[in-house]
Amino acid sequence: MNKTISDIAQLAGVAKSTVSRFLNGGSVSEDTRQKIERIIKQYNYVPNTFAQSLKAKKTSIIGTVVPRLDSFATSQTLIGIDEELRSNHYQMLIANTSQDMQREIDAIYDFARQKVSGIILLAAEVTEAHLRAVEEIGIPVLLLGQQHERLHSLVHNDDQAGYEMGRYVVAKGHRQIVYIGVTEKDQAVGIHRRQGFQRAIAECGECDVTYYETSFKMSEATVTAEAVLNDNRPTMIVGATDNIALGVMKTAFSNRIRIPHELSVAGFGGYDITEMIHPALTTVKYHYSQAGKLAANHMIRQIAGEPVEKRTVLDVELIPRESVDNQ
Amino acid sequence: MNKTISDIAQLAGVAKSTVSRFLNGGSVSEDTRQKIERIIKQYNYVPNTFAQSLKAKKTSIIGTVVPRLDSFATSQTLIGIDEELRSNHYQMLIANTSQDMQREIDAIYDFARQKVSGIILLAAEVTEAHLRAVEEIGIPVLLLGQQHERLHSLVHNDDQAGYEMGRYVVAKGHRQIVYIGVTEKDQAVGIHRRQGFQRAIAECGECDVTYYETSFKMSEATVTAEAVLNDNRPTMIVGATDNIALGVMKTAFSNRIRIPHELSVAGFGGYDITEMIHPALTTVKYHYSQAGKLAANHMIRQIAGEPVEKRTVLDVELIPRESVDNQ
DNA sequence: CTGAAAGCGCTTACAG
DNA sequence: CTGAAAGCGCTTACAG
Repeated sequence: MNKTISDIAQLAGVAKSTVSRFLNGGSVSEDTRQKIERIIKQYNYVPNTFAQSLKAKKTSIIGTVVPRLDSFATSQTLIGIDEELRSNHYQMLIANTSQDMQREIDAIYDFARQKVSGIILLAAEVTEAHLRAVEEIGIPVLLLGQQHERLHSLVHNDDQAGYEMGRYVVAKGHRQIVYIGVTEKDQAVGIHRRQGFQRAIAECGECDVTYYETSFKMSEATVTAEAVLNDNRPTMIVGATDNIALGVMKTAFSNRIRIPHELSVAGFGGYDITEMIHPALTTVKYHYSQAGKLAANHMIRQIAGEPVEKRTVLDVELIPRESVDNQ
Repeated sequence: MNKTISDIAQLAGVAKSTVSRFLNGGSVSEDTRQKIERIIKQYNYVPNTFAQSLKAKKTSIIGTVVPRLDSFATSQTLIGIDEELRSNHYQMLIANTSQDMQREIDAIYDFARQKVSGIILLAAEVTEAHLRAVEEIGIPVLLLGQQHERLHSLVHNDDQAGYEMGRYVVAKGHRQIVYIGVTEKDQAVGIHRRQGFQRAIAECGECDVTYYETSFKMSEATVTAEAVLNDNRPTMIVGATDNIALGVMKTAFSNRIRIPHELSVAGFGGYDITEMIHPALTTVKYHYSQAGKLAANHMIRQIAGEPVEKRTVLDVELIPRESVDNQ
């Protein structure tokens, strides 16, 4: 049913190598061009991808490894990657690892075996196993959201994010502050974001911050927040992500603590939902979809053999809203 | 660098057809099995997917067409599909169409060209062009979230969802009601969900409902809600999705209308966020990830030639929370 | 500009 | 149980 290049060649009365040349933009005479074009149109011929890949030993596919699918950050990033890839005739293949690091490693090898042209890796943590995989496969890999000296990477300016938030909180007059962070294994969020914040606090002099650690889940954040409010009576709680901040708000509500009058709350991310809720959440906006686009763009350029910055940093943007009050 | 089946055959001292047979579970003598196994282990041999697919003319890939990536429903559904597929050694390929119908059609043909074994289609609207594409490609297609007599489908019980919500609203004493729905082109949400609701209202006798239409975007829902509150002073607004309900809440907050005391609000979907906000949103929970799993399961069975129900309906579940008050 | 031939890495009858 | 051969649908030097 599906025509092959031989069929087309025969129908057009030329050799299949000629058809192939035509297909790949090689030079053919005006005359044969027309003949071939007509037949291809007529039979709606499309080349078999496998046969092409088998010869070429590569594909127009970029693999993307994501830790989870149900997160605002991931969705937006994927949308950006997909758009940029699509407009450059690349395809995006997604491997979801459900936060399972072994699956992350497996995904890298799987992609290699499928001969993807490049891999964009959204990993929370970069281990030796990751590095080894990347080296073994010999395919361009771009780390997105984290950085590592041995890898090409594109990151959001987490230090700036933390710092701006810190400055803002201090300027609003808060002195008793709680910062609910995440594991240091996630360097971007767990370390850089927090360190930026700490730097601003250090400049304050009279500010007092207590640090807690929780996971990325809203539900766990509510539990941590409960503990915080038992220990402590801060005027301000900063969550290392919007989800954490949302969890804090939830806990405040259930304890009848009014936001922002009795407690100010802020987060990081700039998720859409943060401006829909009441009070609207003060946050630092990350440009996820732009990051995705840029990542795809770098990857394409790298594949084409063009020089690409080893490390790119994207600016972030503080968005003051209703959830932080003057103190 | 990468070994081929010929290399392995040579190293093991057998013919490549023997290696192939071994690889595909054909019978080989204990002796050769050991030899081959050793070499494969030693060189970490993995068969080339393209060569396999070129011969087999098919793959272990299921294509999934989604209208958007940044929606709770889509994410959860994809997670379900992915899990089920993975545990059956299938891979999921995602095509995001950004709500562009032409891209939906294109995606179907693209998938066919890549010889996916099946396609799971999450479309809001099924047109003649969709049906034609499905017939032309001759690959199993499963419609998820919508139904159509000419296609295999798996749907949530939208009628039940609407009906239960209607009953609940009536039972809570509401008589002046606004229902903000979506286009009828989306039969599941635009028609069935609303009709279930209408049925419950009709049983009420003394209830008055005004219908409005908006899009799936939260931001547009806020605008529609603004219009609603200008026209009308309902005691209850039901949004056809949680996002719409969230938009309504946003508008109520900005107009200093207290929920639920002055206005009750409810939605459909059961998004995670609905229980984090304050007041927590009354909604009907849809089992998206289970739907994804089931869809993948049906697809796999259909590919295996097993008989599969033409149409499957998943139950939904009303979750009363704080956003609806007695009237 | 054009065509015959070899080859990409696998699988599948077919003999033995 | 095992192997030689043909073929899947393309591309790529190489001649002409």
